[in-house]
Amino acid sequence: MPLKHGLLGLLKYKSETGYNLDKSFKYSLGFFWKAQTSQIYRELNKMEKDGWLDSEMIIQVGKPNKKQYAITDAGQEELNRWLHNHESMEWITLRSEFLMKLFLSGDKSLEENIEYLKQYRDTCKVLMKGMEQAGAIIEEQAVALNDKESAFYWELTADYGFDHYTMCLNWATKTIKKLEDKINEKNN
Amino acid sequence: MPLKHGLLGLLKYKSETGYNLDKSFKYSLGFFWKAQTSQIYRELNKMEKDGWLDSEMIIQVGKPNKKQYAITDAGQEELNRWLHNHESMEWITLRSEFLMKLFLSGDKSLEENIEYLKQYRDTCKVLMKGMEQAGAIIEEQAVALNDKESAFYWELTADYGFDHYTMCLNWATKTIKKLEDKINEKNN
DNA sequence: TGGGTCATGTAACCTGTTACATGATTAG
DNA sequence: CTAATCATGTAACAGGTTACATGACCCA
Repeated sequence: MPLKHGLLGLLKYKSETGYNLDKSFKYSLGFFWKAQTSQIYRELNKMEKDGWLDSEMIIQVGKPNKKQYAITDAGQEELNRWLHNHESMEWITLRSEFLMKLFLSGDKSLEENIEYLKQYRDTCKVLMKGMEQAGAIIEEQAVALNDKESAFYWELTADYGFDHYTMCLNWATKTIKKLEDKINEKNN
Repeated sequence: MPLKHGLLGLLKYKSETGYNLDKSFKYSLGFFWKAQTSQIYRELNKMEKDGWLDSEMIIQVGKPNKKQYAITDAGQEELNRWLHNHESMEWITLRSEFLMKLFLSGDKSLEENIEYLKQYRDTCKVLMKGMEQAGAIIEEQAVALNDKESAFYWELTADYGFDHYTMCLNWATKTIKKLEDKINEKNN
């Protein structure tokens, strides 16, 4: 259950409200694990019931009250257990509706498939550019939280993201060429 | 709901039983979408209720009876709708427990993280080798089903798989070097 | 006066995972 | 005799998605 452990990981740095956790999550772990706001609230609830978190109500004036979560000893233990024990399935990451559709696209026209791949390629380009800028954001955070050691690992994951989208872009480019060649063959 | 559409896609080639669909799925679409056997049976049930499939009981002697599914016109329509309409989220494929763990590994020793990355690297190597052989299997299937046009797209997805695992392998190799350099720096 | 931010969620539904159950046939 | 293959699932639970609800404050 990686979402829970991701939240534990964030709470280890600093106690936080669900609202803020949701935002931090989206700008950090969210790059390789998506979660809805409502799901985060639900998981926090469950984790408190299971004794991984404590919460404290903070009364505010002029603003809605907020509920701040802190990690407990049991939560720390659980986080460490997860960090140090690896299960066989966590490596396998390929899960793609895009590839599934392409696999089943033999009946579509070459032109339509080229269009599809071009959309994919453009999306990859945007995501790759985003990853290029991740380095600067990580630097900022490293200074703000004064944790250079962690930031080193954040950068490694950002590198992965960059390499990933670069690979996708290259694959898409060469694949589009293959389809275009097929059209040319037909016309000659 | 890509699993349903994947099953529709397989049933378009040939009517099949849940048992056989489960096996075909695991050797084709399963490379980029995992599904449990029990889930496949459940989805087939739902799809029949929704009118996307018809089923026929085939009585056998000496073997359990089997239930053969065939795609209906409504199912065909739904498959085409899915194939031709693209939604923004289907591109974003990155979802990785491995990266999440690495992101949160700042408190672990360099040695332990190197060990973790080496395990990852070795897994990637195995999966990459598997993708190299996919070409031959696809060729076989293309002949068996006499559908060269579809096989072309199957190969494109296998190429993606190969490129993906190659990229992961390269990233892991360079990342392990980075960590090893860090250890050497400390010792000097 | 309308939209954004702050801050919380609930309810319903869909999808994915795990564990279990049955029972015959066939190959080693 | 044992394990694999054939062939079907159910039940319970966990995790993910979508839609909806509330209400004040601040800025343009």
